[in-house]
Amino acid sequence: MPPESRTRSRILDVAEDLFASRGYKNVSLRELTAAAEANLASVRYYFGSKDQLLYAIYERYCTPLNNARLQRLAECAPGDGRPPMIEQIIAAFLEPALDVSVDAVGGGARFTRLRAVLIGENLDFLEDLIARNFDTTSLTFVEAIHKELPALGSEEVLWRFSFVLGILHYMLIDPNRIRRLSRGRCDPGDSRTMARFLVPFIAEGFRAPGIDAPTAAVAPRAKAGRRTRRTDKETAA
Amino acid sequence: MPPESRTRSRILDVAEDLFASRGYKNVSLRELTAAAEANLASVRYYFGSKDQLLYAIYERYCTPLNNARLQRLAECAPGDGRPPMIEQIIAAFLEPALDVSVDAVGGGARFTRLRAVLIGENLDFLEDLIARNFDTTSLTFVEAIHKELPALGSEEVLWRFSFVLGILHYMLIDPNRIRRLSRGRCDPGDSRTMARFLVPFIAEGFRAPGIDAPTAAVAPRAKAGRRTRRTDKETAA
DNA sequence: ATGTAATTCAAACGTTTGTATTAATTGGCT
DNA sequence: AGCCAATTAATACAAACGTTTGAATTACAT
Repeated sequence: MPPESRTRSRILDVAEDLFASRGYKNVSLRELTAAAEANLASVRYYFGSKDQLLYAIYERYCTPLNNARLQRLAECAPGDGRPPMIEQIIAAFLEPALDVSVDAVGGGARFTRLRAVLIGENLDFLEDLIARNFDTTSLTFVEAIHKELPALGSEEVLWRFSFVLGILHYMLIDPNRIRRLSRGRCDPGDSRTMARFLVPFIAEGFRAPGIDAPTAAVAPRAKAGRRTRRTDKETAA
Repeated sequence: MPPESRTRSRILDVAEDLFASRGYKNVSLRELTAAAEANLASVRYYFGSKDQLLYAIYERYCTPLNNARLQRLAECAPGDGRPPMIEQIIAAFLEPALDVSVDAVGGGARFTRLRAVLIGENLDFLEDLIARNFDTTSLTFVEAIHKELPALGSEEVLWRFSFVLGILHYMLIDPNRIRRLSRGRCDPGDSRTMARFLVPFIAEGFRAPGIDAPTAAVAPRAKAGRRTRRTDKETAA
């Protein structure tokens, strides 16, 4: 398996692009190699099989993304001029993914969309890969969030974090959907624009009282004066 | 094209099940008809083609779902014993979808998951169908939410509503993912359980101040302030 | 019972798929 | 030049795909 080659990386780029836009099984190796101006057999030569090609694509950007997220998380700190910690943590998780997918600059522009598409395909040989490379760093963020919102049950934090994954997933599958849904009124713009809409919504959602509302619902957050009243209403519903 | 038949509805059920769990292109008609204990040619006989079979599946539950949503929306009203309007509206949108997908009771248990999977497949002949049957009722909900949160820009409401679509989409693709991600600590349970976690998070997210914060946003929002927190909601309700 | 329509069935069609094999070509070394 | 390894190209292959066909079977009128 030769490690470096011009056509190898061309195949990698094209495959990433095609798989991301139309899924894995829906893209044939003939179409793929034709688009990459490579021979049909070159996939086998460089990667061994179509499956292993997908493996190579996946791992090309998965670890860099996770590293970027963890570095951003490490830079989070409370301070006077800065946003609240929750906002910082959420941004640390979202923006690396948005940067690489919404902004069409880097070579990995379509990778995060690829992962989003693959999730829906239920490819048996990918379940482990996604779980391993993804959920470990996710749990790090879950813990960071929970430390900021100790009044929340850990179960509730996990639920809400999975909601965040859902939002991100949906945005990455098709960043332009918001434009169609809004009949052109909303523009996804660049990753900064998207994050500016995402972060306040998510951060405020995290600050909602938990359904198992521990009695300390008054303490951790100032300005939450009427929160207890709303809580009884909700548990009643 | 015969309208009614025992095998026809069996094909419809099995196809809905298989497409939902593994996507459209990944399921062959041979496997499908075998599982439905029908002949290979029966798909052509009853539906014309594989594509038209998917059409039939899609429309079998799309309009009932939208009708249930709109009816629930019509039942929303402010009142002393009831949750705030935003919570009611969010629940009116989410629960019909969760009912039919998470609870494995009705025949359409897997339909909403099917739609979620199909979105990632970029099937050219489905783009219009999804847009037509789905976005119209969505916009009705957007307007209802905006009426409750008039301080928010309409652009911001649309953004946040698309976040809701993302969360729902993600939950429906694989309701059990939360169990794996949480290493077994979270249980999706039934649709009511899920909605109890979803609604507070989303409702509170909607109440976050907009980034274009029209009222009382004197200073630039370096701290992502929540000055106007929920005053808007109280004046509206 | 008989005839007609509705339905099911087995078999095959032509394509396209991923994979495999073998030959042609290229790019450095000595 | 000549040679060897790396790479690309061309072709073949079996399997699986959606589709089509026409006969066999069933259901149901009269």
